[in-house]
Amino acid sequence: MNSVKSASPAEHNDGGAHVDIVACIELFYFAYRDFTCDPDTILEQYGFGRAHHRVLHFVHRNPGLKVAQLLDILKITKQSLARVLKQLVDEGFIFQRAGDEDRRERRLYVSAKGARLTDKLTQIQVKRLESALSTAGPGADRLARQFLFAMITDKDRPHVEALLKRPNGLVQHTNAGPVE
Amino acid sequence: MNSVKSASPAEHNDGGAHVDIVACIELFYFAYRDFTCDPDTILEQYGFGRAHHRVLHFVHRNPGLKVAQLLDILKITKQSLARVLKQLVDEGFIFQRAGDEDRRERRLYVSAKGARLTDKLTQIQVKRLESALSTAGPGADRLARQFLFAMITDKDRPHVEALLKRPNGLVQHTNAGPVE
DNA sequence: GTCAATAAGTCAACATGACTGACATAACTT
DNA sequence: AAGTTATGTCAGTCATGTTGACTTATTGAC
Repeated sequence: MNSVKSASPAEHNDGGAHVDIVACIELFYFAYRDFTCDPDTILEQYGFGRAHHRVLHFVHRNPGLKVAQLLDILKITKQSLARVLKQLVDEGFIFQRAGDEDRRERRLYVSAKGARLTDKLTQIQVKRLESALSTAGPGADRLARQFLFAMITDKDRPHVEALLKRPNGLVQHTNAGPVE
Repeated sequence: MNSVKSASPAEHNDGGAHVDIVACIELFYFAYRDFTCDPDTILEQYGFGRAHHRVLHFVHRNPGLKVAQLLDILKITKQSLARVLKQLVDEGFIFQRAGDEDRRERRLYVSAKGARLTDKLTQIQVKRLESALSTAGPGADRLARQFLFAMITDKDRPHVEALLKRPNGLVQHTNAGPVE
């Protein structure tokens, strides 16, 4: 891997772009596909899909998350969220509790059952990432984070940065109770 | 960015995984989402979606591609491909020509119109990638390729490597005619 | 030359996860 | 009391993936 040179110096049906960058486009596609396929296999056994995974993940990492905040993170509509969230609540993976300052809010928490599933999903993705990062060599983890962060649209970066910085800390009025 | 440390040394609802790796999981999700959103906007104007983009891209990069090969690259079913491919052919973005050694084959080529659209889509993604890679610092491009390549499932890597190595070269019996 | 295998296309039916727009309910704010 | 906000819900649509079965044209082997 790594050099992917070509006989003719510049372009191959790439509209003038450098071949290596075009390789990145394809690699990104294949990498993301394989990145998501491990969890998909597990979720299938629960009758869940990728959408459930995302909800479980962000609620797990940000206990007491408000529905509105989750919508903002996932950038989907209320209706899209409602379906998967209802399933997760009905089947006891996530529970809701009214905010104690504002009782209109439905703070979201994973149950012990939800935590177990999410951890399982996280671990399998961590495994792939760790293996990839160690293959890529020393310093790859720091550089990968920088690269991926820089791929995010400028105006969303502060938002994402805040989200990463405070697992547990996104919530303002921490009424984070015990997980079940 | 870049360090994303936490007060307590090890875990935050991550099932024991290191926080930085969990950050990578989220970054990968956000990065891929933004990576695909630029083309999506353009494709919308043509009444196309992401599926059309993939077909256009791989046909453009591998003129004379056989339908079976495309199915193998995309890992989707004949039926899923049929819908988008038919649209692309009907609207003159892609044309088919019977293989001259085996006339059962329908070799795929982008038309000039298809090439223009694909180049536009590629350029916008190249732009984002170049900017991200330069932000991430020197050597980022090589490391990003290595990292992304290592994220791909082992058994698929040779396949992907071959695909990257030969834009134009995937086809065995090169009867690659002029693009319209 | 006949026949099985292959490449591709097609039909019908279905699932998931996104979307829109409108409306309902409860609780907070003024 | 009235308006705003947070959430939930109803009804319908769309894109993209799935399965299984069947057709057609062509190739290659016997």
